[in-house]
Amino acid sequence: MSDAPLTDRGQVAERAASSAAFSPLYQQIKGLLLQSLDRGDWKPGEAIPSELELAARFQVSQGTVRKAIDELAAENLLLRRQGKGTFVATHHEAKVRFRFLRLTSDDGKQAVSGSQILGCQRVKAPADIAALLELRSPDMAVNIRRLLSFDQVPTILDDIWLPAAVFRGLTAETLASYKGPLYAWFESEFGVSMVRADEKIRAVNAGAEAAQLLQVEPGNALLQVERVSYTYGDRPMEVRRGLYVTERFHYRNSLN
Amino acid sequence: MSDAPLTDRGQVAERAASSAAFSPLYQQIKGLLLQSLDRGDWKPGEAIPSELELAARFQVSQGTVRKAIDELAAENLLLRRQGKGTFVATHHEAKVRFRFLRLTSDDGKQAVSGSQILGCQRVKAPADIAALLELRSPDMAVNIRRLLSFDQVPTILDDIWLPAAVFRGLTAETLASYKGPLYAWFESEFGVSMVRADEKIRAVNAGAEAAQLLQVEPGNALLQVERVSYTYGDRPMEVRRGLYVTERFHYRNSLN
DNA sequence: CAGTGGTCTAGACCACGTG
DNA sequence: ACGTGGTCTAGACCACTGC
Repeated sequence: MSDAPLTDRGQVAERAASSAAFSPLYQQIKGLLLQSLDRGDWKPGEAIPSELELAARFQVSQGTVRKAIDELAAENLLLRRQGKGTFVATHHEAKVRFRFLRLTSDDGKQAVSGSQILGCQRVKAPADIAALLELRSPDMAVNIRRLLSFDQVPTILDDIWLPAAVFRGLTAETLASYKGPLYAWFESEFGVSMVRADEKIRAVNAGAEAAQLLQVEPGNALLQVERVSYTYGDRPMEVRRGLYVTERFHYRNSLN
Repeated sequence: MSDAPLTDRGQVAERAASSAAFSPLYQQIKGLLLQSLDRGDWKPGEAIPSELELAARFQVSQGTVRKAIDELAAENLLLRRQGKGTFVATHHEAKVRFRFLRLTSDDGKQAVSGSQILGCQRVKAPADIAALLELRSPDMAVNIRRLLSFDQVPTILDDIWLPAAVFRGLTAETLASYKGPLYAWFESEFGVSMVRADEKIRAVNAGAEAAQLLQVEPGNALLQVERVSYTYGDRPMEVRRGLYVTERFHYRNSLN
């Protein structure tokens, strides 16, 4: 079977080694690559095997592998670099950060100047959080509250929920000792790669506590962003509720 | 030159008929297709010539045309339909609307129930609007104000600015007589296809006038969305400032 | 049935990065 | 010089649409 002439192979399916569904060959290859990414065969930042090697491994042409990789690159799971290879996307890069941090200074230039941890504890997941994280009701969750400042000005108040079963060893101490983007930390410390997120945005009036922490008047309009982040395979791994001060900052978006 | 054997053609450039820069052949083809779209050679909703015909016309292989079309389809300028052909994207479709209307009911189901025109006049473009529309300061602009309702509830207050030179014949009357999405009307009536938009989002407290029109308390938090929409060639064609009531609706976004 | 886009292959050559 | 991804071609066949 696997030695049949290539030109009149007739049906496409069942060439690739393992499982995978029907559909185009390159989709099956894409599925296999996704499995490898999910399993951690190749770590974030590392190069995956070359197109020719993958083609040999899967017994398909380079063009077919190429199309599979093209799609994964378009989804920002892989990163192609001509002459060097194809790499697993990582949050340990400036570029990637701005895909997930959409709040921008009105005058263009800024950077996070500080992150203050307000709290970090393991609690039984509330019903709404459990539903979003696809947990069973009695499961535990890690709840982090923090305050981000831009140019020393408190700007983002985050309330973050994570499945405790996955984020073992996450404590206030280990968290406080880490500097840099949370998602980069999740990646290297817990093997969780955030790949995609959905956000729901509203405007709300600041309550007493938020107003105090963000140093605005109670009742001031704040941007509320509820985010659910997903790893490979669309598995939700984080729920984040943020309150943004949008006096000198705005949430930028592009509609294509 | 144009009859040289294809296999050792050596350099890529200068094969396609007219101008276009260097770079890959398929990028040049893409440029030519964009010109045709911009010129209106093919109208929104119409089919463009088949891949084979375009390949013959440009003296390249079908694969090269294919790659050019792939990119245009990825940018939502073209729409491929297997077995039928490739079509110019149009706002006269349900799908496309939701690319630009990101406000969604919390319970998923809703539709615009009404659009009330509050004003429509030609005025000298204010400096900030002129800058965004890339007009010279003395140029005229059309200013439309309208109120959109969802399920009979006033929800969006829009302040829209258009370059008057392009939107000739746009009056309160012609505007009022049209039902349906504005962008669909712009397309068929003024030959302006909106292809892309950038948005800046903030939370603001409702002023007296907005509060009255949107039937909320003054000071209530509203979502403010400032949008600049572009046609082919990244030419800005609309500035829109919207105030959204986000009590039972939210702005949805996906981060990839 | 003919025509369209969709998939797959094989092979040549280019452009880039590194040793 | 070599290996990587990037471009281009040519040709076969599949899948869908509509006459």
